[in-house]
Amino acid sequence: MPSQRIPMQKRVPLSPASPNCSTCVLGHVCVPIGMAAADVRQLDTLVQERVRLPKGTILYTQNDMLDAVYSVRYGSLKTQIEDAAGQVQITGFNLPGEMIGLDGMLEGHHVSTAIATEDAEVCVIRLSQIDQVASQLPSLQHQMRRLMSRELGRSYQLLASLGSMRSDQRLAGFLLNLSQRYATLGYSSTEFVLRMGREEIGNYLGLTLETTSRLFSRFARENLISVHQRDVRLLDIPALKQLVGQDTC
Amino acid sequence: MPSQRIPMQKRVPLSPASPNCSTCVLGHVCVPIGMAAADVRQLDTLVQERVRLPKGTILYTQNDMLDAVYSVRYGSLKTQIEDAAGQVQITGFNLPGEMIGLDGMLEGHHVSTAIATEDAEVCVIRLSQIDQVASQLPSLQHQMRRLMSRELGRSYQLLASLGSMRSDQRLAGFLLNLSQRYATLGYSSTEFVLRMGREEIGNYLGLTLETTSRLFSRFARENLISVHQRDVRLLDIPALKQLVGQDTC
DNA sequence: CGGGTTATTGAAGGCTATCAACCAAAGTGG
DNA sequence: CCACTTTGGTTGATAGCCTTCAATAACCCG
Repeated sequence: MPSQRIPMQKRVPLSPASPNCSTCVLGHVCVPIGMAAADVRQLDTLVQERVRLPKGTILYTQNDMLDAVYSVRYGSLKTQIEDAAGQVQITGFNLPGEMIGLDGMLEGHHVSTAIATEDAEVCVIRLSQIDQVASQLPSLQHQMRRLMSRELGRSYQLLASLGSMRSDQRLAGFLLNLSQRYATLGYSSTEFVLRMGREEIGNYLGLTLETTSRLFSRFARENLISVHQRDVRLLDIPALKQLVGQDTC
Repeated sequence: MPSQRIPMQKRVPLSPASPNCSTCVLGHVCVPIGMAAADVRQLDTLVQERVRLPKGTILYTQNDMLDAVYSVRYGSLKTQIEDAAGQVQITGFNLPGEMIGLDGMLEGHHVSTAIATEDAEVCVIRLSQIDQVASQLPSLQHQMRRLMSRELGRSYQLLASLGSMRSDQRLAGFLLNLSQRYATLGYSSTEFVLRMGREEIGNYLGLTLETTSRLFSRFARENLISVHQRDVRLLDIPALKQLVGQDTC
């Protein structure tokens, strides 16, 4: 499959009269994270547009000229890059409250592609609007740097995973990471449905879909998890953590 | 080797009366890249301190509370992260003109460690100074975002390499990448000395030092390169590019 | 020159990919 | 309502890449 099917880019702007940052339920995990309440109120003009994305829709593609970043409001997306040979590498899965498109800050083009893995909606944060709000709220510039810095750290973690871990350690780390993110969102940290298929997980972790499937089966056989299709329950988190942590030497 | 030898952190601040950004020979590749000449002059107060790092010295470590970023003035450094098990993953090698420490923008702590791989000197760019200069030069905020965005893209590229390429493709890509960066600096793009050892290259590419060494030998046998220890000459760049580009299926 | 670090090369084994078959669930159309 | 198709997941057998263990060689710096 050299270049997969290209879903139509269907962007549906919403009316601006919707909940804003200071009243958003995701306030504690999204852009305002860690900011003073008084400052958060000034963020209310930051998002002037939202986009609803049916499953499979592209938010932006490599080389797109969009000068904005996005935060997930509901649903989930994946970001991936595609090299000249058509080889795809998924670089991240994004849950509500998480930022997307930070690699597009080159004010010109993105280096990755973002696709909805299920029906989703994102807040559009225009770069020009960031500057405008920041002129009255200087700490917003710090905040943006923090968010980018966090994303950079996240990608370094993934690098470490791909570079020096065995397949089972990578999957265990992936599951634990999801668990923690769901907990942050207020969902169960031990029981959740995967938003992505085996092939996507495998690609993300640098494995094939067969290896991924086998690992799910093995983890279940060893009573670390129970799994039916995309429904996952973590049964022995300490054991999973030990698996990730133990030295590969 | 659970936790490698820890070199003493020896930082030697220099007198501030040194060449500044507008007169620096690295102006075309460093912070000012792409900025208008008039704006670059305003950057001259950005760097108020430089640090000289003897080979093996640590610039900053994971969890360091330094609130600054750095640009390489001469020499080279590597950045790496270390997980709980002591497993090290090198996330990048940095040549003159390149930025380091962008992951420390969390204004608190870095998530990586930076070590000089040879005698080096870096410019210290304090976050507070960025804001101060930016108050009169708003485009500096854009510039910082651009630089972070670029680093993010770089790490995505590396992810794709680790996730979906064979060992020989990774090394070929690494050599081509170095070639291009040396060219940018005005050095030969076909003949250079590696600033790092086989083990470090292997770690960076998710391989062992033996595999790395074997690949160097194989590339030389196939007349793609010639290599003596750390002296490398690229003999057949088109073939190397084809190797990287060709589909793994 | 000599000790220690770094690089090279060989042989064996393990982990993961590849190829392939099978199964289950969800549409699709007669 | 039921064959048929499609999509996604599971499982098995085999091959091959890369690691691991091990020995040797080259280099560097005192």
